Amino acid sequence: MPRVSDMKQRLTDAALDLMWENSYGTTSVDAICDRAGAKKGSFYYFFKSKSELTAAALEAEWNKNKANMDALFSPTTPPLERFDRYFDYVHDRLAELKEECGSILGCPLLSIGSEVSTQDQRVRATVDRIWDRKIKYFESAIRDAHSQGLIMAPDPEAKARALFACYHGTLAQARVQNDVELIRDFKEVARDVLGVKHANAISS
Amino acid sequence: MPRVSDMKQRLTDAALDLMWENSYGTTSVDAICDRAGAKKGSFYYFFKSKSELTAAALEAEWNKNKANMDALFSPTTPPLERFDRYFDYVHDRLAELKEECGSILGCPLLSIGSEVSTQDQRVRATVDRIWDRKIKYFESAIRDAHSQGLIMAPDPEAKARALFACYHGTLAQARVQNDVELIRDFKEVARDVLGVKHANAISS
DNA sequence: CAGATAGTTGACTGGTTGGTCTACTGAATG
DNA sequence: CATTCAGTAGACCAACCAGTCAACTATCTG
Repeated sequence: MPRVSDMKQRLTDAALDLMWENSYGTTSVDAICDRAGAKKGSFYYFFKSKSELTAAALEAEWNKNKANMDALFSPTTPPLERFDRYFDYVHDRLAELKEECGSILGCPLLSIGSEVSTQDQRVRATVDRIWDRKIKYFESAIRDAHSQGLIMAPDPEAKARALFACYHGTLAQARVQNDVELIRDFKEVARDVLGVKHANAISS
Repeated sequence: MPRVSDMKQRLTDAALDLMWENSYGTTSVDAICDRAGAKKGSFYYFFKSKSELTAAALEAEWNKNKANMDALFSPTTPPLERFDRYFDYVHDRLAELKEECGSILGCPLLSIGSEVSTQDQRVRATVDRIWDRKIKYFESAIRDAHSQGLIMAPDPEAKARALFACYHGTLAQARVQNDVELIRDFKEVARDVLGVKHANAISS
């Protein structure tokens, strides 16, 4: 079996970079090829359409991040601290990317998903599937927090989805306003959404 | 002064419809013209670019909605009820649109803004400006609720921005997942974010 | 009715798009 | 050393893109 190539990965990397920074629509196959150092023929050898490449790129991104997510949401970390670490991590990453490209880029799954959702079922379904996996991290952290009496969450799955949605809204808004501040403040918002009980409670 | 025309408005209407349902990138000037019953020449008579048209379309949409927003957030309505009414209204509207086009469309400002933000400063700034106006409704409702002792919100502006972001995340996710359910559940999430105190409190 | 103004028409351009196709190349196997 | 086959090359295509332009038309004012 002759020749091995890392071109497939170079293409998915290039595609994700470009679509994240710009958008699905403005990222042309030509531009992806240029950045990956590929020619058209190679592109359509590996992928049968731009849509399929995009789905593959999102899956590849997930696979790259999974180990990291596993670490951040390790059951050995106290449940509420997992969220803090995760939010810090994303904040720092986006701030770092801003240094490189001048913009807060938000979440690629949301940006691409929202752009494409009414027109491309394959990509839409891919985003949906990856979100489900991500939400599981939230869900089990919430369940753990609940069982430790840190929060009141009789329906961890619903709580996880709600928090996930709130977080994504914050990322999306940060992208549009090109401002990290909202993201930095989110940890406190998350506490409200989770309904974290105060040790030194003045409340209600 | 000869001839009057409603074409400018027909064009902004058509543009917003198409971009909301699909995306900025996939909405061509030709398609906008078709839907508005205009020819290319008319388009570029009123607008000097697709970008300018888009900004105008977003502003026009705001103007159409403003009276409605004023009513929903009337100071004569109890502050927390204003949110409930607003969320109900948006939910119903999106559900109604889903009947027509099969999809939950989310918020056009967010979808278009997110798609275009790194590449089109004019549209980005327009979204930003309109958001600021909308957040003011949230802000004064929060301030009123605070002064009535219904919630604890020492920084109403920050609270308003946070709630606004959470809400938009929910709308965006509803679009990608094509599912109204998240939106329906948001009223309760909003209560958490706002930190609504329970009359019959078990809490803390 | 004359002229000015506000709006309309649609052919045209030059560049870009996603995608196809045929010819080629280079490394491993027998 | 020849065959095989994963991968590469890049010319090519029709459709489409945003935007231009010069000619045209309808309506109001004097």
